[in-house]
Amino acid sequence: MDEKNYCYKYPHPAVTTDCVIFGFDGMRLNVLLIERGIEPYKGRWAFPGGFLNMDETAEEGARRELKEETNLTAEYIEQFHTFSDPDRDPRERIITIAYLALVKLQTVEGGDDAAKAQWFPLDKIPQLAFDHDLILRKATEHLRERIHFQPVGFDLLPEKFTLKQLQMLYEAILGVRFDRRNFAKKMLHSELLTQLDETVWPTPKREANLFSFNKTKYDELKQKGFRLEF
Amino acid sequence: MDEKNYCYKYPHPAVTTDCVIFGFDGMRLNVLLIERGIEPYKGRWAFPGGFLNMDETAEEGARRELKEETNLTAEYIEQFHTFSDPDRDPRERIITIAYLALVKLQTVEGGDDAAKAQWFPLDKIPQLAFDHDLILRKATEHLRERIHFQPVGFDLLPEKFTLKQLQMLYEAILGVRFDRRNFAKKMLHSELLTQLDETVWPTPKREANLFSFNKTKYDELKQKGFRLEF
DNA sequence: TCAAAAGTGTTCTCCCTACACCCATGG
DNA sequence: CCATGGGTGTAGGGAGAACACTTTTGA
Repeated sequence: MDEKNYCYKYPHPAVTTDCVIFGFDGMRLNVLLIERGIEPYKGRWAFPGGFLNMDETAEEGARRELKEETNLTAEYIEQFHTFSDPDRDPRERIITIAYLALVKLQTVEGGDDAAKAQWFPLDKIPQLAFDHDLILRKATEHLRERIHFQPVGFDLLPEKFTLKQLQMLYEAILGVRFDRRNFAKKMLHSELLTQLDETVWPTPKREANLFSFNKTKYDELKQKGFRLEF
Repeated sequence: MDEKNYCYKYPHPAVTTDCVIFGFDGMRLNVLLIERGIEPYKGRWAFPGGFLNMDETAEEGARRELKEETNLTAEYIEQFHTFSDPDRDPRERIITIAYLALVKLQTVEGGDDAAKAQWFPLDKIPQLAFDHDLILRKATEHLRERIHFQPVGFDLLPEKFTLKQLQMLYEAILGVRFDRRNFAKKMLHSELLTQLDETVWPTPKREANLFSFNKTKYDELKQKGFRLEF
């Protein structure tokens, strides 16, 4: 049972995938962490992930682990960096291919493996296992850069959202504040939004228009080559 | 001699690094390729690269291979994607961590291993080994995105260059044409250039001012958060 | 004297920015 | 009636885009 049946002429590192999963709660960016049930780093929080199967691509592996450990479906998934420090895992040399995933946060959480999964706001991250703090830093940087070229923000929002929600998301990702009126003007002018006939009462004060993301228009604009600046 | 001494409980993929090396010849972007001397794909062209040692990070491995196979020193090196298709190498499962390197093209070529190395303009790339055509496509895309945030172009030029050279480089990378006057105005206004007292005769027609990249100013501006748009 | 390359300035337009008022509602 | 949040318009400034003339030199 402890046999080692896979032999090579030269040493091979192990390869895993890890998923940094972002969700937006309406106010802040959150990441989904899983409490490790086994050593090393038992009891610490870590990103969902695991060993890559020999017959799957890294992205397939990342999606599989995401599904197995959190039961979430990602709106968006993208490889962003591979971490290869020889000592990043105490067991053996493990290289991890890290993915960034965006999900609509209201979808349920909780994985098949009964592992404890929990959302943490970005400014209240507990101590993480392995080099996952480094991975998180790289992931947030990457997300920040991404949003300049691609309207990834919409993957973090529900299908229907208010301008205020959209603005708070952009502010959370970029760490800046926008003028309410200018933000609305720019967004509406971009034609990426479809104004719906529906409204909601986000506060007890006054109803607000709902919008949805116009993917058709986005694909059309992307074809022509455009950038949404912030 | 054919023994397999490195054994694991679970199968492990092999891991390599590959370097897509860009150089600029004054007119066009070029990439450095090496002719493979062994099977598989013997005789085809490929990026320099090789197996990762167990005690080095991927970036160290990439730099080592770069040095061994081409004897070049990169001005800039950055990991951009990891390729993991299970069938991308016919020998065994090999995952490759790919790097983008920028060098000043006039530095000599030719590696230690006596392998044939040669610059190819981007529009005259021969048939490549493995999935290296895919890797090249990803690399050029990445370079194009990078240049929006970072003045990486300067790493591709000699220390002293003319505005015309700089413009041709940007045009080559982005695949667009700029108005000569507007390009000069924007570049000079950015304060990233230092005008030197020297001039050259790039053509037999008239002398041109030489410039150098003002790295101090760049770091200063980056601190304050700025973007050079194109 | 002509062709080719380098240097330079102006105008127009558009977008981003700063900023203020009105409306609807619940307490 | 007032506090809160949502919706909308305008004036000013700055940067990019379009565009032309002059100078230098070799042929």
